[in-house]
Amino acid sequence: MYSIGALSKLTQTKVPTIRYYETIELLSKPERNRGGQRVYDETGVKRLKFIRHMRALGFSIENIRSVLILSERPDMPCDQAHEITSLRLTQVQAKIAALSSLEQELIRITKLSDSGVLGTCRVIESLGDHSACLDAHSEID
Amino acid sequence: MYSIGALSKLTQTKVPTIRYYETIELLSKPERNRGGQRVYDETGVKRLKFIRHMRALGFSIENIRSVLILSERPDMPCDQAHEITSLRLTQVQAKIAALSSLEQELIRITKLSDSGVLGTCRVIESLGDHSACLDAHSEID
DNA sequence: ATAATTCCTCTAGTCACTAGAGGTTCAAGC
DNA sequence: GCTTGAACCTCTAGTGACTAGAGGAATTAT
Repeated sequence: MYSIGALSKLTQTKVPTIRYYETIELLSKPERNRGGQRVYDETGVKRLKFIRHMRALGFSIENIRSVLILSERPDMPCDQAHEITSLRLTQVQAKIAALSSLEQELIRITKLSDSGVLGTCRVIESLGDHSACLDAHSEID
Repeated sequence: MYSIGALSKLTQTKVPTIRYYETIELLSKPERNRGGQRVYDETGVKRLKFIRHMRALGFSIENIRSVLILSERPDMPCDQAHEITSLRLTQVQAKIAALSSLEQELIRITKLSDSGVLGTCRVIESLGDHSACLDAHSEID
């Protein structure tokens, strides 16, 4: 049996986040002790670890909700879980590509002042000049 | 002279976003016509393009605000702009690294069902099992 | 018994927008 | 000049995934 603080430490999740997951019904309401404080068991720990791992993989809360519902069904329809996962993989790969092009441009921009050009600030100039980009990086982060 | 809609098209920025930038004072208040509608000139276009490019590079509004203030000073302190830029580069590179490790794990997980294991769903199992990860990917997106 | 820590609920704030309601102004065609 | 429809206006509230703070009750340690 764990208090919310103990669960927090076990799962590296901040206490308010655990309560937040409860309000959005991602975690079910735990038992309470006589004083009204939350008490968790192993099932709760497991479920929160699951959620946190999926969040660390960048899945949205709604994705996690879907997978949790799937995982509770006795027949476990793996196809759908696989679909969600490979969709996420595609997203991640797209993001890596976007960030890499962004990285290239930032390298180009930072080099402007490394080369020690005196006088006018080429960094600021370059930050405003999208036409100098090789790529149409539009995605943010 | 441009209406807000014309500016929107020129800069690929949604109209409410332009008005939002005005309320947070990232854009200065433009002139108005007799009817009270916003009218922009070339300076406004240039400034918004600057902002959008920096946003596309993933800089925060506060970063952009700093750089805009720097760029308006006659002496243009390039050092600070360079610092902001290389800090961002470091962030981007860290994010690429995190996403790459994440990509590896997602590939591993999706392969579980590609290999056609029957019965229990290994995808769901694996999504919940952080201990199977080679890396401590904690960053999200 | 007292003090420190942890817990409780509730509300509001974060970031960078985005959406909608309800109304006004403008440009084009007749 | 009149009508229609698009584009404009302000204002408020919603998004996602938390995070922070107020004000108070319960638990744990000394």
